[in-house]
Amino acid sequence: MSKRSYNQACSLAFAMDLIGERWTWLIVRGLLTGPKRYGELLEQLPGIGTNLLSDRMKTLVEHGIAEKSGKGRQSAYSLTATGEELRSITHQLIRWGRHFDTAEAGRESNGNESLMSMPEWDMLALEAAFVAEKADGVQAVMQLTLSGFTFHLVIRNNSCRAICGTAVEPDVCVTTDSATLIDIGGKRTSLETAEEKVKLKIEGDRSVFNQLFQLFD
Amino acid sequence: MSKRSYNQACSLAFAMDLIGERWTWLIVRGLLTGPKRYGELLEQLPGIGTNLLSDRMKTLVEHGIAEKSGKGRQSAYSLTATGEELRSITHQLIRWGRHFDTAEAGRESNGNESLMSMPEWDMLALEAAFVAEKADGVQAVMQLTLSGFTFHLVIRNNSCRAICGTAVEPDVCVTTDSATLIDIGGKRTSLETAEEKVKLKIEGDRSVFNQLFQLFD
DNA sequence: CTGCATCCGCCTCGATACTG
DNA sequence: CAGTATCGAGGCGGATGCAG
Repeated sequence: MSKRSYNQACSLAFAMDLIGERWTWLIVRGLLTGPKRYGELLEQLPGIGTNLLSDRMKTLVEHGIAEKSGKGRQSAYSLTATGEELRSITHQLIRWGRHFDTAEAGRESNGNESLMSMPEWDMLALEAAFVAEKADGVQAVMQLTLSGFTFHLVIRNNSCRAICGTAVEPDVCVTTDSATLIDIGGKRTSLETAEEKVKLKIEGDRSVFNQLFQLFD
Repeated sequence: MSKRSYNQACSLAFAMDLIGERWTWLIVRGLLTGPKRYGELLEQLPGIGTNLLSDRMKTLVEHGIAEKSGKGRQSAYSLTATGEELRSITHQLIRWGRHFDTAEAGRESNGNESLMSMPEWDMLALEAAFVAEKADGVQAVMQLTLSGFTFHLVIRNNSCRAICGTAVEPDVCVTTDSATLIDIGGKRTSLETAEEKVKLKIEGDRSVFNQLFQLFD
């Protein structure tokens, strides 16, 4: 009954009252890659209770962070303008979180761990890794297929936006998997090595790819 | 024994595993205004259990976000470089949280609520409200005293940093209280009205104050 | 079949008491 | 002052049930 609140006259406390609860920011992560149905959100949140997701969605809608599009069977949740404002903050938090993924990857290689992984999370990781300052005048569309999941990056006006599904006219298409992408991003594998091992395939304008590749870190 | 983790190969999940737990980001908020002793942190976190603060500090230290300076009686916690990286993110989150403080203020005016308030939180709120783009060439120090608590803002190089204690050579000194400051920031009270009601006092270079006042929103 | 509501065991949290 | 120990209450996680 009683929502647990910090009860502090502080904007940070207000923010944490809403998105600081367990799972909530990861729900927002799901919505940042496009509108999602209830069940689709569940898939991205292994371990969450169905009642908890329901509760969280209620408070997100109630506070104008998310909204329901359809009414009946085809209903889906999407972010409001206020919710969308969390995108850049989330990008920075993802960049900050990278301080720790090497440690976690180490834990993983210790063999005691099987972290779940989803291509949609890489969409946001790529948005976060995009360095806007390097992209002056660059305008291109790159389509990615990770472990069978396809999306594309739209790069223009010094911004990068990842969108689910295939692109209409991609300049270049890349096929690989999450692990390889992360290894390349973490400089543990070179692009060339990945291609040799047939872990990564590039189709389309290769020069565009090389240019775009430089825009991420 | 078992830390509750999302167990996801996602940098956002890594971040939330660390600072997404209850109270943790507010602990960081405390450290963002300077090193703090254990008891000082407790004061800023009404309702937290002492064991919980202890646990949180352990994980923050363990993951290189905070560190202990002294050993015995005079020990204090401060942020590491990794922890300090949360400053700008926290600023943005504070700005985002302002979407909701009007609603909460409304709840407050409904009379059913007494939100706790601390001047140190206003320090960060001011840092967050600072608009770097407006501050080209501005270099000044403004000392604030809110309800008896004194700190000062150092503005230079398009940045604003709030520091506890009195300033050495402040250009202007302001004396007021949190509520008045927030009302002025929220445009509910004008500067002139506040001065007339003797809720706010300005000493020193008034033109500097007027200039600096424009840098915040 | 999707979108939840209900129920229950468990673990975290919050408060108090206690120790170096 | 800086934590540790303990314990009741409640949010969380998982399974199940039900309605549109």
